[in-house]
Amino acid sequence: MDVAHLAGVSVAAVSRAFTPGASIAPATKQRVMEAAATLGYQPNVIARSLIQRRSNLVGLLMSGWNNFGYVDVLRRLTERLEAEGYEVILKSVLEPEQVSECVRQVLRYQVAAIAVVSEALPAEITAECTQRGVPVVLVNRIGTGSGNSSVSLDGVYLGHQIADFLLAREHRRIALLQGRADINFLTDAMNAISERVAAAAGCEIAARLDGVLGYDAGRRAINELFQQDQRPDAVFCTFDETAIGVVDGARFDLGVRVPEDLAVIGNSNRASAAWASHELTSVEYPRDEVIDHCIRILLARLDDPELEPEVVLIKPDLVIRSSTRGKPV
Amino acid sequence: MDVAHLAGVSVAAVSRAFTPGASIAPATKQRVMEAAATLGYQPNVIARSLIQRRSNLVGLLMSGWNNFGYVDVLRRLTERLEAEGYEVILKSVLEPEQVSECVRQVLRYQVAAIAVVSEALPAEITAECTQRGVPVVLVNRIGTGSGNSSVSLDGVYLGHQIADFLLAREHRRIALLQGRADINFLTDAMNAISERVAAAAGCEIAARLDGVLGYDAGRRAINELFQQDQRPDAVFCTFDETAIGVVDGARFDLGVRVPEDLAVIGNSNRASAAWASHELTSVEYPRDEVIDHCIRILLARLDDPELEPEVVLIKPDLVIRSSTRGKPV
DNA sequence: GGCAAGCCTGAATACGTTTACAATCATCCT
DNA sequence: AGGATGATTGTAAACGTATTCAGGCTTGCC
Repeated sequence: MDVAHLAGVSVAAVSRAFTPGASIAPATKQRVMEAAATLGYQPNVIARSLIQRRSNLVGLLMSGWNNFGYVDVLRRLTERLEAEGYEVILKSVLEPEQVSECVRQVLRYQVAAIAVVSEALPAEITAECTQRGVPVVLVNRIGTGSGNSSVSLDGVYLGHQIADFLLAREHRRIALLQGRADINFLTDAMNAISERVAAAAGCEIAARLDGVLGYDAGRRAINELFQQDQRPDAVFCTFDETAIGVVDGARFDLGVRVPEDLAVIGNSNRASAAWASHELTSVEYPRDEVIDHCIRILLARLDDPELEPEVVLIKPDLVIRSSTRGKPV
Repeated sequence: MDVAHLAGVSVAAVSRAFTPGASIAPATKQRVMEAAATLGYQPNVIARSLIQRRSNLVGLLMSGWNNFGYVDVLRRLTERLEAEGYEVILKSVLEPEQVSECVRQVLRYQVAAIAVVSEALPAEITAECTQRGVPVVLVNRIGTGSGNSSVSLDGVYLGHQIADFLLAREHRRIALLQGRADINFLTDAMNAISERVAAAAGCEIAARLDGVLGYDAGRRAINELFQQDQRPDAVFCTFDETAIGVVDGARFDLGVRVPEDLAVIGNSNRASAAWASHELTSVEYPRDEVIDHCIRILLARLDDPELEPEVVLIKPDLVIRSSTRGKPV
């Protein structure tokens, strides 16, 4: 190598100069560093990974980009991993069927670990990762029974929180607008709400729709519900944008007052939920906590590959604002 | 290698089996593939990169994550690069001073190209990339004179559009709220507005503030402007969130009507700008066009490293909604 | 049958590191 | 002085793949 030649040392010395804690004389190290600087040399991490049979890369598979404020999750996850000395290989998962192919792709880069946001993993892929000793963590998917670690929210708890909140305020006809059916903790939440509402005297689920995702969809949905005389007096949406669409639909299209005539609850507490124009009651999405668990789970398994999968369920809080009535009646 | 042994062939044959277009008999290829499948073998891209002296990785450096709807830029850029056979190595640039270090980090991975979103590059780093033949493209920074290709918006054009729009509607006291001073095309836009407004009889810039970024900041800013009797009759904000904060501040805190008493214009036309609650006039951020240019510039230079840097300036359109008065008077 | 022309294949080398091992050297102690 | 100790250093062998080269095989043609 040129640097070794210019510094008048062996390649091994160059390697040691760039390896923290290696046995090298300060003077030699400096000579190497100067030679490297004049030649614009950067160590080839690729070659290092090859011989160490493991890279400092972590595969990050993203799906459902626009949900839950995943930008922040992506950003923080990246920053935390960088702080731990890893680099992120980012992949966008377009279709659920592609997730296996994506995992295989990043495995080819000898990634040290894999994080999957908003997708589940087929069993055979989980097996391949396990066999190679590559730890995997799923975010916003529950890994129970799949052999994967996961960090998600407690859907049943969430459902009970919402049902109790609405029932305590004497709402009797509750509509549920779900965005994506494949986010299992949200389905859990929907079911939990349904059960508890059905058990309350005089209360019912006015409607339960799937595939209602985004502002326009929410606005359209509330219009349709009111046209069909299935008028609910409360709506829970699995995404804030949908909920805001519902509020605007009620106010601007139907002349229905929020929260007097219709209570609206969103989910994930995006920044826009706090805006004065909507003051949307929502469910806090504990991004920091989710990320902390992710990092902890991955690092622990990089340290000890034999650890069992860990399933974390976080209990989220309701953030109460004025799109719902103030006090329990 | 195990796979070669199981298939009863040489390692070279395995390599050829996984190299599209290589000279290998169909039967042999199939035997190799079957052996690979049973062993769960994936080719080691790291080793391939080593020998080919170039990886299929592209460094993607992100800054200002929450501005301009960069999520979509990040996502689409990733997807386009994947479609071209590249993988993305993502880095978060926390401070402008870190950008050099980030570039060096990704260079160690022998990246084929680098895209930098929302940061400029110091000259010496540009030189290092050029020397290595690694093409670079800056997004939302103008590369003129720096030796970098770049894709950005035409700030002067943008400024003139806005100034002309407001002046034609007889606004006379215009306030400018800038988020980050380091986005050079926005500074260009601000200057262009100032010039043109100053040149118009009876018109003036009522205020020009920097560091006003986000909903809360916008809401606070409009309150302060009105308290200090620097009342503007029109505000241009460099970010939609800020503009929405201004609208809400005007309506809910000051009782000022939008657009009758105060016209508000945002920038980058996020989804929330279209919501019925605000109907914010904004500047379209041409994401697809920006990304198309990025990809085109990088691919062209991967093909021919000798190409000169190219500076693209896109002229953005105004999206007119009801946070500004309808017709020119 | 003999020959040329292709197609496949394996052996060997290279890619830029890390690391075990051995060798060198200075230092210090007895 | 002589040996032991420890710090530094170089040598050489890996890591898993791509690729050149030469040789073996098949095929088709005269």
